[in-house]
Parts: sequence; structure tokens; C-alpha cells
Amino acid sequence: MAKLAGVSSRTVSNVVNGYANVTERTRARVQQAVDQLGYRPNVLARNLASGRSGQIAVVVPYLDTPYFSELLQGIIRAARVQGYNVLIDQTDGDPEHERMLINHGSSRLLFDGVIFSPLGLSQEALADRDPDLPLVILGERVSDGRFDHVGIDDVTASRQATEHLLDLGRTRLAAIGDQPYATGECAQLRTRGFREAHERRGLPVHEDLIVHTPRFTRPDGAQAMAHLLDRDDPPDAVFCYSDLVALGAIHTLIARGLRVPEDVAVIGYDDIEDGRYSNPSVTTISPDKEMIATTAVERLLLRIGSTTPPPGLEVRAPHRLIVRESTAGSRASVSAQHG
Amino acid sequence: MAKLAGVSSRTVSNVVNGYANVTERTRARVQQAVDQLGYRPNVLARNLASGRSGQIAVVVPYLDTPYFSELLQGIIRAARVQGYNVLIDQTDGDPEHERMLINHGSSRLLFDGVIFSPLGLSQEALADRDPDLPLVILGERVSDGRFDHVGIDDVTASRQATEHLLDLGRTRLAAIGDQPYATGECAQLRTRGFREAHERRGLPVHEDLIVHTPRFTRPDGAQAMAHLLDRDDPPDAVFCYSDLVALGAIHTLIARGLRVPEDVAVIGYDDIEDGRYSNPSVTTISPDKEMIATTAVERLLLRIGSTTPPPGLEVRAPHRLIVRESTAGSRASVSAQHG
DNA sequence: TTGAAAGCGCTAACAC
DNA sequence: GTGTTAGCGCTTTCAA
Repeated sequence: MAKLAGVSSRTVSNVVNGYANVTERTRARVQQAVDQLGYRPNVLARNLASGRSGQIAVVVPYLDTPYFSELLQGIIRAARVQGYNVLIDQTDGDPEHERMLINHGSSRLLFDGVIFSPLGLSQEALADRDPDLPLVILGERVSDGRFDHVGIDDVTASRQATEHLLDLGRTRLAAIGDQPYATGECAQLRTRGFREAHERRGLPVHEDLIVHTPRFTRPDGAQAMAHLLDRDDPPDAVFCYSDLVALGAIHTLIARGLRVPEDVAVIGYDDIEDGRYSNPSVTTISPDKEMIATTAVERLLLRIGSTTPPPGLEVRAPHRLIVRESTAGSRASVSAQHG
Repeated sequence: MAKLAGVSSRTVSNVVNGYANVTERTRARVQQAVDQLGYRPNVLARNLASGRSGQIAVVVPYLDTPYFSELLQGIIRAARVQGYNVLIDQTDGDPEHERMLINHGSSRLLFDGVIFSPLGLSQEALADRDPDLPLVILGERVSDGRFDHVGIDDVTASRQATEHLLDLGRTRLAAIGDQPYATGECAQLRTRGFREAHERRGLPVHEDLIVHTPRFTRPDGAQAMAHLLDRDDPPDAVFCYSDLVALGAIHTLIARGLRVPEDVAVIGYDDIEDGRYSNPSVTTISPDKEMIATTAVERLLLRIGSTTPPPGLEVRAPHRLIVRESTAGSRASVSAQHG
């Protein structure tokens, strides 16, 4: 024991953990011993004794989705600053896997809390989860008071995206990405924003131009767009529920010899890097990822630290509309509005 | 203790861990007790006692690089099958951070081994690392016998990419991504392949068309391409050291009103999804990511499991050339050659 | 303010 | 094959 090299046990713990009640002299003495012996506390032992693992889990549906990997970066950074490690888990949107993770998951104890971006998980599954597991939800789901929720205002953002398309003078707006079933809450909020924009202008929604997709990937976008173009009366603007979908849609448009945005304007969602360098670059809704990440970590650690769980907080992160070539053409400039 | 509900301690451990020497009857009895009490072994305690954490770390320079996030998926999957959790760490290519992780890193004990994709780390730093840490290196660096190395044959792949460009009848080939300094080994191997292709055909290398970039990102590609186009005698084909670079380069080309591939053919490297849906889609070198991931995990676990470290293995993963629109135009089809 | 000692819940060497 | 027992290296009451 390192403590032999000066004083004794309990004090070392105090010093290493930076507790208050230690004489300056003692602290110095211990510190010196620590340095000299190159002592490093054993994380495992500490974890066992304290009952905490010093790790948080981040659960996302798909790791190779740029939106998530960009978000993850911020989370990892924020967690590390607080001395926490991040465990990453991918669910592939599998409801069973998601449920397992927030229930009496086998790996409970491996992490002290979870930042969770659910996809397939229903409200009910969320409800009967392990009540002792500190939890922060990302995305669209609204807090039931027992966890925190961080996300942008999807409805407003979607409305603004749609209004941008209408402002361009387009009249036949399509929407790609609706998911009119239990696990598609996120998509449904965006559809609601799409509708609201029309309502505010007193314009009719072209119901048949709302296309469903199983996911928000490039292939989904490409296929949906092809579907739309096969119609008698194709759209002149498309609101895509992710930048990936937009990228896929644009791919199809160009492959069919159409011009973006002259023939069809396209707007995406997420502001991933791909959309900044694509041809054309993609107009998009840009959520403040940095703030989402920071807030999520902050809230989770607060939750982990408290014995009496704080009330569930509803955090609205800001977003902006970023106009690029896919709606503005080559003269694209940036306009911003905070949500 | 769950053991009260039947027999006793040590046996439980045996059963739970699936060891051999247990009577069928005993096993059943224990199993029943386990089920009944809803017993779950405490991972932390197990880790402390066994000295192993059941976690492996994967260290990559940048998490939001599609190549890495695609690779990570495979690694996570493979590790999970073996009952291992994956801890992800991002170094931002910071040599100091990288060195720390493979030395007496503070978080040693948190993971049993590391799969490492180094960037800034010099050969020397690698040499004086913690010799007890099981290590598998991804990418270009060749094994010194004390760790395993998994990667494709960069020189051959790069030569094939270049030959593909020459086969198109192009004569002024540029290369974007060289890094002629200590930490740019990966880039240098690709440059070597680029040269070899010219040599084999008895063609001169246009030295002034080899452009250096600090990283392999879209902005790097975009900028380098702009630089090339500002020359008196621009290239008619470009070998980009990553798909992201290619995407950036194409962005610039199109912005300048040039046609890809008619005016300039572009080939990338990595086969990320972005390149399959971009306009034009990107011809590329496709490494077998699945195999790289599986092999890396397999070798690492083997290393973790052995008391006497196995000799460092050099694993060559296969790759293929995938021809798409950025070199073949809209009639792009797929040709494959294994490396 | 600091020492002593009792675990945290498991694994593994050692006997039976 | 299975029970006994001694730690793994820390945190944390409890005294002093």
C-alpha cells in the first residue's frame, strides 16, 4: 500500500478524491508519496467499493448515421471533462434490445446512467423501466417526469423548413420520411410541422405527396424520390426528414436529369457535414448539437449524483435554418432563425 | 448470497461461468436458484476479482469519419458476440493523447486490450509502450512483433486505383492527400502506389500534381482541388486518398463548371456510403471492413486470453476496386479485383 | 483530522 | 465435483 510511504489508508483516499478535511501538511506528504510511487488508484476496486462505475452509456439506433456520430463526439468530450467514460451502444432500432438496456439489463452496474436516443421503443416500455437508472432521452419523446429530455422543437423547425420552401414560391410540396405508426413519433412531429406551415398560409396539403420511409437513410430518400417522380404530377419542392434522405433524393433527381433547385427544391434536416459539400449543397435545419450533447451529459450526471431524483426536465435546444444551394441555387447564402 | 438457495459459493461461480466440472444435477439446482432469485452477477466485483474488465477499447482519430464509424459497427458486433463491451475513444490525432492511451494510461484496468488506429503516434512512441497491454493496430503501421496489425495492402490498392485512371487514357494524374512527414505513413504508402503505377507503364509522375493535405476530409479535398485548378496545366484525373477528399474535390470541380468524369476523373478510397449516393457517385478502393473488424477483435481476444503473448501477426485484409460514375460516367458498372 | 477495520461481490487456490 | 477461505484495492462507517 502506497500509504506506507507516509501516513495511512483512509487519508490517501481523501487526498486522491480531493475531499475537504485534510491538513495541508498531510495532503502534501501524501501527494509526494503518490508521485514518488507512481501510484494510480485502481478504477475497478473503486467502482466496486463505491458502487458506481464512472461510466455512462450512450445508446443510439445507428452509429454510422452522421448525425449521431457528430452528436457522440460532443457527448464524449463533455463526459470526459467530468471524469466519465462513455460506453456506446447501438440498437439498430430493435425495440427488444432497447427495452433490455433500460430494464434490468444484464450490464446494469456497468454504467451509472444512460443517454438514450430511442427509436423502436414505445412509451409503455419506457414507463416500466428500471426506475433507479438515471436516464436522459434524446430526440422527440416527451418526458414523463422521471427522466430528462433534450431535443429541438421538431414541429416548429419543420414548419420553418416548409415555410422556406413556400417562400420560394413553390406550390407542390412533398414530404419524405413520414412514419405513421407507433415508433415513428419523431417523423410524425415533422409531418405536423409540414402541415402547420400549409395551414398558416391557408394552402392545401398535397396528401399524396407525403411519402413514408422505414428509415432516414440515403437509399430511403432515393427510392422515395423515384416514387414521387413516377407520378403524373410530381412535386416542385421536397421536405426531407433528414439530410441523408435529402442526399438520396437529390441523387435520384439528378440521375433523372432534373435540376436542383430549379426544377425541384430540396431541404433536409440535421445539418451533417455531408450536406455542406454535396452537389448541390443541402439547405437544412441545424440543431445545436453541441448544446444538446453538453446538456444531456450535465443533466445525467446531476441525476446520477442525487439521491432524490430531480424532477424530469424538458430541455429545448435551439436550431436554425441554413440555406444552401439545394433551395437557393448557386447564390446560396446563410440566413438564420433561432427556434 | 444466492448460494443459500441450494448449495454453495464456488459452485455458483462455476455454473454462472459455464465451467466444465459440475454435475448435471448440481448445475440444475443452482440454475433454478439463480432463476428464482433473479440473480445477476455483479460485473464490477467479478472484474475486480478476476483482474479483467470485460471491455476493450477502440481508439480512432476521428469518430465522425464515416470510414471509422462503419468499421466500428463491425467491431462492436464482433466484440459483443464474445461477451465484450466496447469502449470508444477519440484522439483527434493528438500524439500525446494517443501515447497516453497505450502507456500507463490512467484508465488502464478499465479495458483489457486496445484496438488502435493511430495517426499522430510515431513508431518510437509505440515502441516504449506498456508491454503488458494487448494491442491490435489498424491501418498502415507494420507490426514490430509485439502486437498484431490488420490492414489492407495500401501500396497495391493505390497502384490499382492509379492504374484504373491510366486505363481510362488519362495522362495528367494528380494525387491529393500526401503527407510527407513522420505521422503521414499511411499517406506515403498511397503515394508509393501512385508512383509504382506510373513506373510500371513507363510514364512520368507529375510531381507538381501531388498535393499535400493535413487530413483526409472534404474541406481538404475541396481546397486541394481548387489549388490544382488554379494551375496553368490542370490534371485530367485525380487519385484522392479518401472518399471524403474525393467528395470535396468533386464539389470544387462542379462549382467551377467542370464535368466529372468527362473533364476530370476522380477516384477515392474507403468505400463509404456517402460515395455511393453522391453526384456523381465515387469510384473507390473498398477495403473489406467486415473482415478487418472481425479479425481485429479475434486477435485481440486471443492476445488477452494468453499468458504468453502470441507472436505479432501481420494480417492483410482484401480490397476491391469499385468503379462508379466519377470515373466511368453514367454507364458505371462494377468491376472487382481482390488484393 | 486521521487510524482501524469491515465489507463491496466475486474469483481462484487449496483442500476435502 | 464441491466446499472453505483468502484476497482483489478501494470506500466508508466508527472511534480515537
